[in-house]
Amino acid sequence: MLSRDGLFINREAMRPTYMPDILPHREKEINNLANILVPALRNETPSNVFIYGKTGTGKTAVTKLVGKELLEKGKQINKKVNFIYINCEIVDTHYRVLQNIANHFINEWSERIPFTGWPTDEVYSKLKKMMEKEGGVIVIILDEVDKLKGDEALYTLSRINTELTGAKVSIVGLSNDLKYTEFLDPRVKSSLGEENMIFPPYDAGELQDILKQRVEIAFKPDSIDSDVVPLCSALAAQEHGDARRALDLLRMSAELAERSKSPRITKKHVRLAQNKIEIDRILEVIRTLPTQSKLILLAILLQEQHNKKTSANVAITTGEVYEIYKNLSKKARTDKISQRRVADLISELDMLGVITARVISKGRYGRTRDIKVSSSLEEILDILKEDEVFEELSNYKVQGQTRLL
DNA sequence: AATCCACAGGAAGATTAGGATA
DNA sequence: TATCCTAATCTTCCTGTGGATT
Repeated sequence: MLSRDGLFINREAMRPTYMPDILPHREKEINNLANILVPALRNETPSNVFIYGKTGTGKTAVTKLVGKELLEKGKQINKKVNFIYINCEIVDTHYRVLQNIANHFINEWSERIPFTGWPTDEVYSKLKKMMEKEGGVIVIILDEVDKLKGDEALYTLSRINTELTGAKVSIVGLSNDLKYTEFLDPRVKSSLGEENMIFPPYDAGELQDILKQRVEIAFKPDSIDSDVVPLCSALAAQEHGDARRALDLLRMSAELAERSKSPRITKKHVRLAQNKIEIDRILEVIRTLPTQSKLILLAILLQEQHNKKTSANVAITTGEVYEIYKNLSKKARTDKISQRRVADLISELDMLGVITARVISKGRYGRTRDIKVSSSLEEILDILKEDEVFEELSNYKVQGQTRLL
């Protein structure tokens, strides 16, 4: 496998973490943001900025790019600029945000702030001291701010300027939730919302340009059919114009092509990749399902398997599922849920795309849901078996079948 | 046209998890 | 650590209903 030459020159270029120097179709946004932040190079405090945009619209990439250039320029003209990037999905509490910022200024004279133990205001005053010592302008990027728990962190940061003399802080918040600020403390809202930017989703054409750029870096010349890039972009554009999706799709296609020893990436591989991504998504969803939902899903699977064996092509109904579910939960010794609730969970599974559940009427014989499993039984069963609750059930399968027979 | 099945799905109240607060 | 609070989950009880059968 190692010696076989593949299609890639630079696999990294297809990964979402890869940061190209040029971001197609984001020139306007880059300029805007640069304009807002450029006072930092004149030792003035830039306005705080809030940036909205769906996932994969380039928020993070644009901010990081502008930040990088800001740093470089600052070095050139000898102005002190700090640029701190924090992902609030990982660093999600008041304390940890302050701690993270403070640890950015670590050097020989300062002690590191432990990840737990100190009172929050202690960290805060330490942080202030560090900032005073550092001086200059400090730009703090808070990616995924909406994941932040509570708004004390934002409040603290927004008023930190009033307590600093030697340094200046400016905050850039990134969020994919347009309504996020509505729920914020009004004081925070007004101080952070000085400037607002909205990143629109990419359309198919723009996605194409992005993909083309990466294709040139990532793949050997002539290893990709000309209609592959348009197809990937079109598919991704249908789904919210997410550039990350488009890249994932293309990368997966390439990997599938490589695995099948094909010399070129073709439309066929894109279709396969799309399929695989969808299945992976569903399996991931199933893996993180709550136990009750898993039990219900298992009940559906067992019934479907049974139906297949007896080649009876009848619809699975809510009532049947509930009967099997009751038995399963008795075996697994989990507490059981009312039929009403099970009905809700079934429609939830439907919304997640794991099963399809259509409401049908069987006339005299009532109204129910027609339940089908959307992808392969075995793969789902394998995932379900990972749950420890199902160990109890490993032999139930047989009994369940016989009961049904 | 009337009937009636087997459940859908709404409303309201009870219970619970887990995070905030004292 | 105990207690309080809130949002999510779940139950109970309910009314509504598409269409095969009568």
